[in-house]
Amino acid sequence: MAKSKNKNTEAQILNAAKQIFQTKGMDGARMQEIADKAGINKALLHYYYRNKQLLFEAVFKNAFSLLAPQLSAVLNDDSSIENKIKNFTSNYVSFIIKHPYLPNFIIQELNRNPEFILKLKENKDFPNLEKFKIQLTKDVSDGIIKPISAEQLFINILALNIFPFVAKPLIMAFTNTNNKSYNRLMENRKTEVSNFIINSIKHT
Amino acid sequence: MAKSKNKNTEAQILNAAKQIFQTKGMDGARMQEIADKAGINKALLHYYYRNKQLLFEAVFKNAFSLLAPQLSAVLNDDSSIENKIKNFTSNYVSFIIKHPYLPNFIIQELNRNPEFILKLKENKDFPNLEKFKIQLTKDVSDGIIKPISAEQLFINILALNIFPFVAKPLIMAFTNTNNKSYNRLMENRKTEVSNFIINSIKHT
DNA sequence: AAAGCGATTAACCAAACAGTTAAACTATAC
DNA sequence: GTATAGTTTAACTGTTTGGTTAATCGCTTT
Repeated sequence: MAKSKNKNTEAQILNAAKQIFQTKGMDGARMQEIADKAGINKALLHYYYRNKQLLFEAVFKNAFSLLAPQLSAVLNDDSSIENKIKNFTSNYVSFIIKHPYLPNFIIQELNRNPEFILKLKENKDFPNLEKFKIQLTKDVSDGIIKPISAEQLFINILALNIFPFVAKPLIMAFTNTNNKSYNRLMENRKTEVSNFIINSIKHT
Repeated sequence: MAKSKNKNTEAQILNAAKQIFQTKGMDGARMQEIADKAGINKALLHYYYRNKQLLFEAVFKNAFSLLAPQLSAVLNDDSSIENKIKNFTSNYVSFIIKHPYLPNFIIQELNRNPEFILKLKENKDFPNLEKFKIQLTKDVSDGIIKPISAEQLFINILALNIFPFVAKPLIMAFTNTNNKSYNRLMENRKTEVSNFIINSIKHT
C-alpha cells in the first residue's frame, strides 16, 4: 500500500477526480478533496494536471469516450432497426449500473459550457446519424416502419432510456418509490421501453 | 429608476437570483453577481435572505411551483388519457420557451441534494399519480389501451417531453442542428410526441 | 558514494468568496 | 424639525480555494 507508487499515481488521480467531478460537478468539486481521495498531496495534482480545468477536461473526455461507443453501436451495426432498439435498450441499463453518474455529469457540464462539445465533434468516433438515417428511410419506404424522421426517433430512443436515470430523484418522488422499487422499475424497462418504441413505429 | 425602491427590492432580488442560480447552479452562482444583476449592494441580499442557502431555496421552491401544476394538470383533469397526452405535449413546449433553464435546474439540483425533495412532497399540490392510475387501469381493462403500468407510461411521457430540453447541447451535436433548426425539431415534437405515445399504447 | 532526476511533500500566497458591521439615508409619525 | 424605524451602503473580516515554491525523498547511473 505504501510502496505501490509512481507510475499508477496518474491513474489514481484520474480515478479520484472522476468520482468527485461526476458527483459534484466542476463548480462543486474541490482540488483538496480530489487529492485526499487519491491519497496524495494537493501539489501533486498540479504536477500531473496543470490546473483544475485540465484535470476536469481529462475526466470529461474520458467519460464521454465511455458513452459514445454505446451510441455508435446502435447507429452503425448491421442489424435491423428493431434489433438495434432492443439491444440498446437492454444494454443501456447494464451500462448505467456500472456508471450511475455518467449521463447526468455529461449533460450537466455541457449545459454549463455548450461550446465544449465542438472539441468532441472533431473526433472521428463521434456518433453519427447518417447510416441510421439511410436504413430508416429505406424501412419507411418499404412499409416496414411508419413515417418518422431519424432525428425524432433517435431523440425518442435516447429520451426513454437516459431520462429515467438523469431525473431519478424527481421520478422517485412522483412514483413514490424507494431505491429498491425504483431499480425494479428500471429493470422492467429493459423490455418495456423497446416494446413501447417498436409498438409505436412498426407497421401492422 | 432611482426612486422605485423599497417594496419591490425583494422581488428584484428574487428575479436576479433566479437568473443566476438557474443558469449556474448553487455552486456556480456568486452572491456578488446576483447583487449586481439586481442593482443593489451585496449586504442587502443578506438583509432580505439571511444567507445563500436560504436565497437558493426560495428560488428553487419558486421554480418547482411553476413546474408542478404543469404535471398535476395532466394527472388530475377529467379528459381522456389520449387528450391528456396531447394537451401536455403541446403545452409543455410553450412552457419551456418561457422558462428554458427550469427543468435542467430542478433536475441538477435534486441530484446534488436528493433529500431536498422530501420537503416538497409535504406540499398538498405535489403531483400525485393516483387518479391517473385508476383511469389508466380502467382503460386497459376496457381494451382501449394496451397493458402498461401507470408509472412506466408517466415516465415515458416525461422523458419524451423533458429530455430534449435537458440534453439540448448533446442532441444538437448528434443531430447536427443549430439553434434554429433545433427549435424547428422541437416545434414538430408538439404533435410528433403525442402521436408516438398514442400509437404505442392504443389498441387497434 | 555521490551526482542526477523525476516524484512527492509541507508550507505558503494571493484572489475569491460568503457573510458582518457600523454608519448613512429615507420616509413616516409625532 | 426631530425622533423612530426600516432600508441601503461602503468597508471590512475570516475563511476557503486554486495554485506556487522550495525543499526532500527515493531510485538509478556512474
